[in-house]
Amino acid sequence: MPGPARVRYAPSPTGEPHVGNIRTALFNWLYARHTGGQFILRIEDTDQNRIVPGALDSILESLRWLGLDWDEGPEVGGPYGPYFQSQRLHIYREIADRLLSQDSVYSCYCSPERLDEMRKEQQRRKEPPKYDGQCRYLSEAEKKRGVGDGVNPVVRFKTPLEGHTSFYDLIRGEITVANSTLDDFVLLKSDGFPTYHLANVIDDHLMEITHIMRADEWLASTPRHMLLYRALGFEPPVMVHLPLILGPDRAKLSKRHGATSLVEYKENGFLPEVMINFLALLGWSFDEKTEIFSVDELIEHFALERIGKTGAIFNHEKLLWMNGLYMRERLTVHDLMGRVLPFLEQGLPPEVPRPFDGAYVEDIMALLQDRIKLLSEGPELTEFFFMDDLEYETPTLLGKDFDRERAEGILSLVQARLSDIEDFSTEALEGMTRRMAEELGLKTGSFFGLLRVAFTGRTAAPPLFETMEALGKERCLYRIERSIRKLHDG
RNA sequence: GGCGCAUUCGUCUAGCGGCCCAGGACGCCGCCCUCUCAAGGCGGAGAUCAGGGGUUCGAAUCCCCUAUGCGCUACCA
Repeated sequence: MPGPARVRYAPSPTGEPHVGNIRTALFNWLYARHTGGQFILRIEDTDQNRIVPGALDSILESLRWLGLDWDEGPEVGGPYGPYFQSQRLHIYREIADRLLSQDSVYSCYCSPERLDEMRKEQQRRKEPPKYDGQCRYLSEAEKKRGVGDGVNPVVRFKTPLEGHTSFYDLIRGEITVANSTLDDFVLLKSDGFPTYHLANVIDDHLMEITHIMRADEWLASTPRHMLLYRALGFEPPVMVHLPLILGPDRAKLSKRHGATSLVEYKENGFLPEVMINFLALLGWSFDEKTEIFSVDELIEHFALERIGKTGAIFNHEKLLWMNGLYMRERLTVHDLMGRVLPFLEQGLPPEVPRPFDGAYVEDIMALLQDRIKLLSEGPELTEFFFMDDLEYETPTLLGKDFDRERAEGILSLVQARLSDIEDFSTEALEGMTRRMAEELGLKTGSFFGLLRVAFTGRTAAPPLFETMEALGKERCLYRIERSIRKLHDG
């Protein structure tokens, strides 16, 4: 087993985290737990313009919902803090000064307008858009003038003009780019905040991160980071670039693709352990057949070597299947009830009295377990258990096999027999009704169908006798009485 | 445009030179079970392993080229 790793999840608080971000968090967390290392949460709030109020909360909430606990970071602190980059500005400033004194960087006074124009011109000429390095060669006098104009400069890195930069990525292997394809990227913005490149390299080093596990979209900027590590004299961590999660159009998954925020999955009634299981399988696999894993099993088996390299489309159908599977095979009836209850509170009509009868709800859950795929389906699937007066049309009750008179006669007989029996168990009920079917010369299909509508108001419901037992004698008699009246009164 | 990365059933994937005329899962279709709906069981269709060249006795697996897709190319991360 590999030694204890220090890994980090470093989101920026720009919105609700989507499944792609969270998959990255999950892989980092799994690796930390697998190796007995630390999982660090660092907030990359270096772009003042893009910070969204509440985003931090939804990040923390998402992680907590999944049970991805962090060893260092917001709320828990840690020996390498602060864990908000906006509180580490002095560190970046100091290191930038050091780079300045060793002539690795320079101040750039170019206006956004000039840069913009330059890029447009380059694009027009079909050239790669790159900073042209104008300020790299400023004389002392020109620098003074730049300062004198009151322009707040940015600090740019002096990318070597020649040579190549290589690094080894655990997933991709050796990667080499010519330095000439890189430009003098910005390290410190004019507002004094660092860019991702600077802050990341510094923090990962200072926080003693051993493995950088991040999405593949960062692969292209990694050579810049390697240049920085070298200039700073830092040893770079192990690089692990994770395959992207794609939308149905094979483009990088984004809000554009609809429900992608983890919070939405929670609200839609997915189980957190299902999200973990499913997300783990997006880009990672264990063997040729196993795909249902408990969190502990994932921690035990998770290995960097088994991370794939191709982007994966998020398959909602399979997620839904897995959610149903967990509910019927991995949850006890009692556990299921605990999960569904909040959705019932919220979704059942207001006329259903609260609080619900716990024993009754648990009986219902047993019948729901094989049928529910989303917790949010709870109210719709069980509503008829809670409503005294069912709403259904007479033709629904009659179906294809009965006319009013016949149905009324049958139901009256059932009513009479039902009020007589003591034992209201599934078995007794079934025995009784089957005997009746024979007695009346009815096919069980049509007879039970009639009763089903009378008791549930629906043509599709859980098994009839279990349903009757759960409802109990009193409710059943009330419902059958109503169905008879309905036929009688028209 | 430049640079980088990738390419196995519709989708997620297994496969790291012979066990593969390619295995599993979701979805789809059929049958069985059955009081409806589910669940479950069984079976089926579905991938000339992007295409073309090599290397090798032998390639999905190694090498080269092409095509396609994606990512990056900001004082965003």
